[in-house]
Amino acid sequence: MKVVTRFAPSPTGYIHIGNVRSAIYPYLLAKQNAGKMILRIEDTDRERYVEGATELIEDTLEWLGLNWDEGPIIGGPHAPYFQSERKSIYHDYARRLIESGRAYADPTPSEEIAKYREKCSKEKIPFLYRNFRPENTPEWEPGIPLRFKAEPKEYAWHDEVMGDMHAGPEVLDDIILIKKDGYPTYNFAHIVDDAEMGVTHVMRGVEYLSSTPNYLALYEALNLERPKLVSLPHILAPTGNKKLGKRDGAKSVTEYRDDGVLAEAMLNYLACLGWNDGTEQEIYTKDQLIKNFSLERIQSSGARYDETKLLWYSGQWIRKIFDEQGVDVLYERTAGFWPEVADNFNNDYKRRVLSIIYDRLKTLSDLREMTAYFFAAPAIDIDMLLQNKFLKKLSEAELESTLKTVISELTKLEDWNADSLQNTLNNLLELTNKKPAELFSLIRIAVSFAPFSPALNLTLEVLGRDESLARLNSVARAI
RNA sequence: GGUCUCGUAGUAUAACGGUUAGUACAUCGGGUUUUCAUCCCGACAACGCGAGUUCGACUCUCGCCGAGAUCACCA
Repeated sequence: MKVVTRFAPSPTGYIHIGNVRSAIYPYLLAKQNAGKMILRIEDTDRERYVEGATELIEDTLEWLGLNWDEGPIIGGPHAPYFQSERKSIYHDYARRLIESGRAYADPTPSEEIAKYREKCSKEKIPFLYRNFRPENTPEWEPGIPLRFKAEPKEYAWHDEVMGDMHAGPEVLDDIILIKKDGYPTYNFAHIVDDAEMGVTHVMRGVEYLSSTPNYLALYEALNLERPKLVSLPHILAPTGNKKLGKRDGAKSVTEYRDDGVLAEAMLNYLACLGWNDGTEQEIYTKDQLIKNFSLERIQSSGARYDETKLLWYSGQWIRKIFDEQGVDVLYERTAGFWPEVADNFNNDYKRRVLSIIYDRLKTLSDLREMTAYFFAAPAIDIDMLLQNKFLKKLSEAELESTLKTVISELTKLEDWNADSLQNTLNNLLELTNKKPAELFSLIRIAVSFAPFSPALNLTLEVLGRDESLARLNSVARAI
């Protein structure tokens, strides 16, 4: 089966969590069937147009690895891919409709239309413009909007997600095709473009479900083949029951990139929000998603956005990359996420820090907070030592003498590596007659003054002999 | 108001006529010689309500309730 899908955003801002799915699913479906995904920019509303939004959209898709096969930048056989540059195509189709008597120029001033609408709402009857259709209509010319001439009838269709649908004639109306500024409306433009570009699957949010009968009427009037229709349920905001939008503070997708969430995790989470393949698998690579994706298994109800789960995916992916591809690959991804003090250290050292801290990361930017003490001696905070839940029952003198024993034993250590450090640490347990929680907390805090850190022997190994002893000594003096 | 859609634990979901209603996140406990995490083990927790069909219904039908979408010269 030939599959051509499209992602057709309007350049009015960034792509956020609530609307990326309508790019992800078309991509997965296209790739699964060796088809194409087209990126089309729907910029017919000049008032809402935002400078730079197109770049933002492209940037987001590129980050997620949703590479389009036709569209801006790369072009394609159906160029241009900006609706604002395809005006003449819409006008050609419009003329076809006028010739067949299915469209008319409507000179009615908008104040007049507002009156009709008000009248209906007062009488509590549905407002349908076709009931107010002007009797004599002028020739269509620039400056006059063009309306579709609806023929009230029933429509039945199949939605790949929602199932069999039908609607009565009461939803069919004389929708605007071309606005008075000469640009087409979405309602008209997307139909023309989808047909021109050979789109086989129209995937979009459920909000278009109610207008579908009007689209079906247009396909019919234009004698175009109906594409398969796929309504994607909304992603709901964390609270309330509304769809997630910018007003709810929906973050842009790329903001998560800047926060150190891996693209793989983002794609994985979003694809699985409202879709599953029926198995209990949670972690999917892009290729696995492509392989297992199916329209029938897209959920028909809305799905709530849960950032905590996204972050869980992020942590899982960091570990997955480390385990399967090694530190080097993970390390390359960490550029820009280290604390500033790390700038003076070489890659090898940072790689070693990464390899002992990676399983604690939820996002790459956690590196900033979690690794600072590997690059600069932390400020000594005696209270942190004294208040520690394991250490507070020990006297200061006790802490000091314990620390001195630790220092003298570690100084004797010849091979400063993880194994020998662990041996020494074990011996110290007996020598000092302290519980592991006491002894290890003391050393750990003295060396890091951080709320948590990797295993003690590993931390000391990476820190190195000189640095470790220097830190322990200065703490011993400070007590 | 008209039309349409949706309704399994807090969240995302599985099961689709017969199961102790499964899994994951979150939460709470426990284990892996310190911490935080990872990993492992365990606990808590759900079929919106009411009829009907059936030997039997989360699964089918109807009604109700609840939630949402749409009714723009926005997409």
